[in-house]
Amino acid sequence: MRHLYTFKLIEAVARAGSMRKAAEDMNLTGSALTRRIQRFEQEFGAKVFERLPGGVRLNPAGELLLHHYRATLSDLARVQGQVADLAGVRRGHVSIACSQGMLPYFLPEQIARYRTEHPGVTFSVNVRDRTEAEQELASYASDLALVFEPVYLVDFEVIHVIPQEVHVVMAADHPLAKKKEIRLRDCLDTPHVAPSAQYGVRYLLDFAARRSSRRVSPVVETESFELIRHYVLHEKLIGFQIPIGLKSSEAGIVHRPVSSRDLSPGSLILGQMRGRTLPVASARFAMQLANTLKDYPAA
Amino acid sequence: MRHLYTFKLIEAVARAGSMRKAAEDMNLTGSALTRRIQRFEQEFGAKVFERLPGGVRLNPAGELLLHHYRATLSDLARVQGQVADLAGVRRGHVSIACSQGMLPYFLPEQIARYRTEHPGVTFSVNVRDRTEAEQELASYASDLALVFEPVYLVDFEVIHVIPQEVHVVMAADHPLAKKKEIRLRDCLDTPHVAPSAQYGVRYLLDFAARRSSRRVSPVVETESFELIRHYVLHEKLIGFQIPIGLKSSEAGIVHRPVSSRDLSPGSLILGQMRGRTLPVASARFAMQLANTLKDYPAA
DNA sequence: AGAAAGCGATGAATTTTTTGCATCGCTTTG
DNA sequence: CAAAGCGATGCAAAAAATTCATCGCTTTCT
Repeated sequence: MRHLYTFKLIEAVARAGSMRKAAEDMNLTGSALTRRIQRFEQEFGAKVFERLPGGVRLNPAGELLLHHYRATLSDLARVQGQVADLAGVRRGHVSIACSQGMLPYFLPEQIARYRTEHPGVTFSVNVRDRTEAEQELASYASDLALVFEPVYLVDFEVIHVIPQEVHVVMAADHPLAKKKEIRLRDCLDTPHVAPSAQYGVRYLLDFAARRSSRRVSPVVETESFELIRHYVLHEKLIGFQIPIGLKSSEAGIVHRPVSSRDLSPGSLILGQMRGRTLPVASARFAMQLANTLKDYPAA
Repeated sequence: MRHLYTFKLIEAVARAGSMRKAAEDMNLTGSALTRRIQRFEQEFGAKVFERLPGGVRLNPAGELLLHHYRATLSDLARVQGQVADLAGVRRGHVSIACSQGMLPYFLPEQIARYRTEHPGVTFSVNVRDRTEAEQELASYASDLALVFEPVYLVDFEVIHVIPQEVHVVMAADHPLAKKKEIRLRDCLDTPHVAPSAQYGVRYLLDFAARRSSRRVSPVVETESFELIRHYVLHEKLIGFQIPIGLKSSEAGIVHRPVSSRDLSPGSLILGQMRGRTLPVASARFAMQLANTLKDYPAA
């Protein structure tokens, strides 16, 4: 929308850290950009950027302003969505930040299901760890977040929660696969692959291990759950994942819960930014997710 | 702010019901206005006005858009307030919708107190009955509402509540003035002046009277509490008001509570629009009001 | 019934605003 | 100590918004 062009420029300048660079990014001259921003600052009644030797940086007023811009943009998108809805068109866009566990099975299925009903709706899916996901909401970069064990932040409003036990993932012929559930000490005694520290699964493991004066000491430590899932096929060891990221039928791989005596379930949380009115499409998708999760096997 | 000019024009057109009239109001040609709105509608992706023979009217999309504009405007004002705050200037504007009872003593005192600390802050005070006050918040026309016995609506968020008993107002030499408190039946047996039906005081009176199969039958029925307060000096009868609108020392006038056996206290409520972040000045003023009310004689 | 007035829309001309170019003064970097 | 990069600014060119003069239409007054 053209009336927000100046804000868009301001955002570009903030990102580039320099007016000339931003100008190039936005396909205009440094001169034009400088003036636009000067004019705006005059009208706004306060400087938006600190002028440093070598570039510019948002000052606190600018931060506030940028936040206003993002909120405005988001609200406008919501209005446009509702208007399209009025016209019976049903289009829109849903952006979602999620943990890796949602990628292989859960989200593809959910998105596909939503899109059969509303083919006009497009999606963007961003993988973010539990800290990043919350910032993502706060900056209006994503409408929804679906994360395991988020670090509760002020701006996070919970839409739905389900418990998820940590599961052990291994090759079907692994000795531990015979058991129904697996004790934590057995996990720690067996060679294992574990996600790195920023992930909720690892956080729960570390916490539980510390309780029994043990330590998680992975053979391979990785940021990729996909790697974990595939690695257990190549070496006789175990990995960890939550059930929503697993399928019973995946070839050669089985998973068993870690005994709840050793490890209490974590929370998989669907949330949005506190107080925000979501665009129609996102709100509906959130409702679908909440409904699906409600009946989800706690497994 | 210039980037919202088109919205301002749209609002003017919606108000005037005609592009040419709105154009005159805003000091430009009908032609220019028509074009601006056409351009905007094209960019927005939907018509904003219904074209009728003899003028235009907002369509549902337009209503939504106008609401977005008002929300944006309000948020921008908040940002500007915060920025001014950053600069140590402390200016801003507080708009408040209130019941009549706040006008004679309470609000003047509160506003004056606030302005001694922050002389840069300006106020607008609108008198609204309890139904109107809530609409006023929803359309961003006022930041705060201070009303007696509001008809709870969805968008109303309570900041603070205090109970207020209904008091009888009369000349100092009225026979009933000798009592500490006054029974409802004595009120109804005496000639009385009462506020009209839309007011909370009357609502409570009607409700209580009905309980004892009596009726409020005023000699004078009025929308003005000021008239009530002054009328009791001219004829030997009684009026009603809540204590916040009264002073013990007003010349020739006394007030006594209606017995709480007959009439339970009503609620005086300070509120804002649900979920909205108020501008700094309004938020602070609301805090001052809440603090004052907290220690207010329930009397 | 017919004329007048009011409405929104549009083409062409004009005014205003925005942008680009050239260049300044300044600071950092190699 | 020169080169490169930064934001700011005067002036000319380009783009956008506004006005003026009309059109076609509907309602209202005579």
